[in-house]
Amino acid sequence: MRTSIDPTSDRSAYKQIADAIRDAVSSGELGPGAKVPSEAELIRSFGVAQGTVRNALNLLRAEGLLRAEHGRGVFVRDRPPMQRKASNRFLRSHRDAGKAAYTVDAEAQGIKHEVEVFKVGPDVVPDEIAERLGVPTGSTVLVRSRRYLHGSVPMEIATSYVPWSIAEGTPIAEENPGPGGIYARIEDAGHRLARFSEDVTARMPMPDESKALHLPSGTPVMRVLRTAYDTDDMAVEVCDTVMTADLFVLSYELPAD
Amino acid sequence: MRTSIDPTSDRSAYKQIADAIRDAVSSGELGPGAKVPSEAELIRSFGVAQGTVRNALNLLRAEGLLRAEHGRGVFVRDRPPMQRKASNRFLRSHRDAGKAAYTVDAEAQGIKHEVEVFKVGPDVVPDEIAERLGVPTGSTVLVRSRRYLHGSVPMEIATSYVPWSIAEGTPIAEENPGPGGIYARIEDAGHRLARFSEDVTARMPMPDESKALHLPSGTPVMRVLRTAYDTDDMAVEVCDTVMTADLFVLSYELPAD
DNA sequence: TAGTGGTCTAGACCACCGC
DNA sequence: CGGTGGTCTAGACCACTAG
Repeated sequence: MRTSIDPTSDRSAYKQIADAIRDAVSSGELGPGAKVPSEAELIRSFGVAQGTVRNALNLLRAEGLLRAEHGRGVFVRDRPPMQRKASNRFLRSHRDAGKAAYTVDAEAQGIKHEVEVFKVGPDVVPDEIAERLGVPTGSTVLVRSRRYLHGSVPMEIATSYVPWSIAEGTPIAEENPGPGGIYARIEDAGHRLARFSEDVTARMPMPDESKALHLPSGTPVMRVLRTAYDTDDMAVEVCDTVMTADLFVLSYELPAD
Repeated sequence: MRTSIDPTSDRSAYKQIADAIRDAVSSGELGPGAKVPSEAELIRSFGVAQGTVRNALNLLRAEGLLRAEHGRGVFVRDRPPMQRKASNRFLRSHRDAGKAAYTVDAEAQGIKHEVEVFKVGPDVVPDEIAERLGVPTGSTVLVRSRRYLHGSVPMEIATSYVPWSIAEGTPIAEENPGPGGIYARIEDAGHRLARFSEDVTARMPMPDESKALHLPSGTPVMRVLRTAYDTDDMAVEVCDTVMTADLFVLSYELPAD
């Protein structure tokens, strides 16, 4: 790894240090999980103050390249194996087999998962959801909020909204809706599902999401806002999912005509 | 806006300052585009050193909440209107009408765009692409690399890979492939397109992407890796697209059975 | 030129980790 | 306990923007 700064360069010292570390990572000199030289070492080898070294390390952490562990050191992030979310995970055949959507993907990859329910019950619908659900703003919907974990690693937080007129008094409003998940129960309630629409965006996490997903800094989230429509083209559910971006790849199949 | 620090709190001073600013934004006290108090003002009102104020501002910039302009001030980021990418943008009917995929989405929203071609020509295939394209690693493919802009705002960079055996001597290898884009020319070459597969991921940008897309810090990118298959289920093209996350929403329609 | 953010230093103290 | 990262200060100088 380079250990000198070019004072004639118009690139600032901390960026030059960041470049040197970044190069060491991409050249393989520092592999995934490897320990980056300590601040003290970098101070010595580059001959700069602590603040300058910290600026460099902070930059690389914001890029998602490094991860710091207080008292242990700074390490090269190792990308975890990604979980695939296939676009066929809502097929009726899976529901008929008693599998909820998350289960379909997780099982396909031999991954065990746990679900942690935050809340299941009626509440006022958020404006953004009301619009998609086609219900009046301020009306009541069933809210199902939960978190999915893989072992102790939080993978995603998901909140479903179902019109109260559909959910009231059905297993949809129960904590455990039974085999096939709530989509199976929505069909039991007489709404045969016809199609789903997913809107995918990505952004940096809100502070609360950062906490709930145990996100290291420099990790964005993907957000999937899914609307389920029945055969009458009525929106029967909206699901708002926020997931750790570097744990998932969303996979979609598109027809050519 | 709060202007005091609770010294008894175990939350560090710079995080408390960041909280105060974040709260002022979410309460509407600081609207989109509003100027955040200058460093000097924050130093005075909170009674801390410059480094502490900078830590707070850097945190909020990494979150994508603020944007700094050297010599002018720090401002609340205003989210630009998003461009929608619909999953029907590859339909043959659009191609028959002479429209390339990017054009379909942009026109649907009344957006003018420019295309800047970086390179069109044969090159060695990257390993990751070779795998998807089903060609030997190290073999030659046609590489089409370009950038899409909306006015002076770079929206996405896209690189297409087509097996050289398909592209050689055809308009696919020309800078301007003609109406309907290269998909129309691939069909002209006898490969009728059957389906597309898109893998969506999100991450923080690489330094070169950051430059090419004029990304402010704290803005992630979405990456779409799309493979086009013909009716013989042969991969005929892979397109690697990296786009500014906060400029797009990817929209997909999924059937229920 | 005054005000702004950007960089850097030298030094201090704290909190966490592992031996 | 020594080594690590995390926070903070006080002060300096630079680079950019706008009047």
